[in-house]
Amino acid sequence: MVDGDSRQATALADAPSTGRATGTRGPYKKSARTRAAILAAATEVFVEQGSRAGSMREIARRCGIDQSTVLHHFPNKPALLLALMHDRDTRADEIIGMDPGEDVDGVPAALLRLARQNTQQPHIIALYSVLAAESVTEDHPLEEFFAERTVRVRRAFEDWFTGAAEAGMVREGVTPAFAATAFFALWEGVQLHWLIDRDGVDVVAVLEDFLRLILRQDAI
Amino acid sequence: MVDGDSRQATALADAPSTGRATGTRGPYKKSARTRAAILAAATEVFVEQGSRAGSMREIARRCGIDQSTVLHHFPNKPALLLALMHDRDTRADEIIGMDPGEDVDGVPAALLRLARQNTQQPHIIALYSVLAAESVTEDHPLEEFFAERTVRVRRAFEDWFTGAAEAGMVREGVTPAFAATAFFALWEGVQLHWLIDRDGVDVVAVLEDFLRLILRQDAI
DNA sequence: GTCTATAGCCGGATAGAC
DNA sequence: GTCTATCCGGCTATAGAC
Repeated sequence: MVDGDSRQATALADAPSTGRATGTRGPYKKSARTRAAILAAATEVFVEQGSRAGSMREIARRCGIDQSTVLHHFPNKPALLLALMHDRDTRADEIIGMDPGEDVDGVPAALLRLARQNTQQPHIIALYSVLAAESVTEDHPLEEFFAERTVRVRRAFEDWFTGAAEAGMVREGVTPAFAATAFFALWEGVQLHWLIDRDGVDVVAVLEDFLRLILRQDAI
Repeated sequence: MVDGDSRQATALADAPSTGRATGTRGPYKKSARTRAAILAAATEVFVEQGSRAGSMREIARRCGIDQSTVLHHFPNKPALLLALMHDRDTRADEIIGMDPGEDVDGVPAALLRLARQNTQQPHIIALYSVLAAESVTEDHPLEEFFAERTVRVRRAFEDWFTGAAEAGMVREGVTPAFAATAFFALWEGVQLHWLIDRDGVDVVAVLEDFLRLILRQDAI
């Protein structure tokens, strides 16, 4: 695929800085490049087809390598899926990074910015939506991952809303527990509906309206 | 499987009332029974494994029949999936049935009742959650079905909220469009989170709190 | 209406050459 | 590190006997 090739080329660009002829690090760098290419192609494939229908063979095809080479870098399919999610999670945590103590006022704006960015990269939304729903089916390799992630993110939201409530930012009668659970579920629910009907839903507008509803007027 | 067998027995139980030896209706009744058994088993299988991993063979196994017999009743896999969804949709529409004109006050209570019933039959929630998310992947047989269903249900909610607003039941500043989009998305989102973490989320409580937030005090 | 048999394809994983 | 070759299994769908 076109996209896969370009990504692979990008990963290749920042690789061989030391041009030693018999450098012992050479193989490691090539390995890292191939690994990155596989992860990029895997994102594509699993977004388009889900993790059950998406195959190691198809991922290999898009990297221009053989299926057995993919299995050389990741011992099996579940391992590849987990590596992919942890890879994405690292970046997501950087963006979300909600410290309840500092910069409290900026959090709602930051969340809306993140939601806005997401709608410009639908594959990220699709990846999580498809795999999260899949993960509730039997013996799914990502069952534990999404169970842990769901409670962790919800707790992070609740921590922030608790701090916001103490700062007088939350409307009277709205509990931090409700605000966190509802905001998180609304976010993922509206993203799924947006994937199904892109013209009928405005993700950012809905989240913004909801925040206006549960926060005091001047808090957003 | 144990469950599948019991269902088949149930479907068989209420069948042969007229014991004619050469009745021309006999085959039809048997066909209807088998068809019902297939639909029941298909619900199980697709809930547990999703529509891509769930196979016609596994459905046949749970009915105690051969895979080719399933294909005798449903010409192919997409046809079975569609028949299954329309079967379920008929019942859902009966329960939801929101006529904006009559019995306006009872609608919120009815919706919460439906949500409460759903949590007692998790497989119905799982079926829609898994298949809806799957439907955004490429060439999915239910892509059209969920696209149509999503806009139809959202519109039904919006119609009701419009009537409720005219009746003075909706809090000031809350538009019917936002209320409908958010309530629908919140419902499906919180159901998914409940599937992932059953102890951490109370579906009915969240929906009830949300309705209290967007409706006037005495409207619920 | 249901079965057996089979075609034809695609999947994950392994062995071993280079 | 990457490939070819291969094993073994699962899947949908069809053909044809009963």
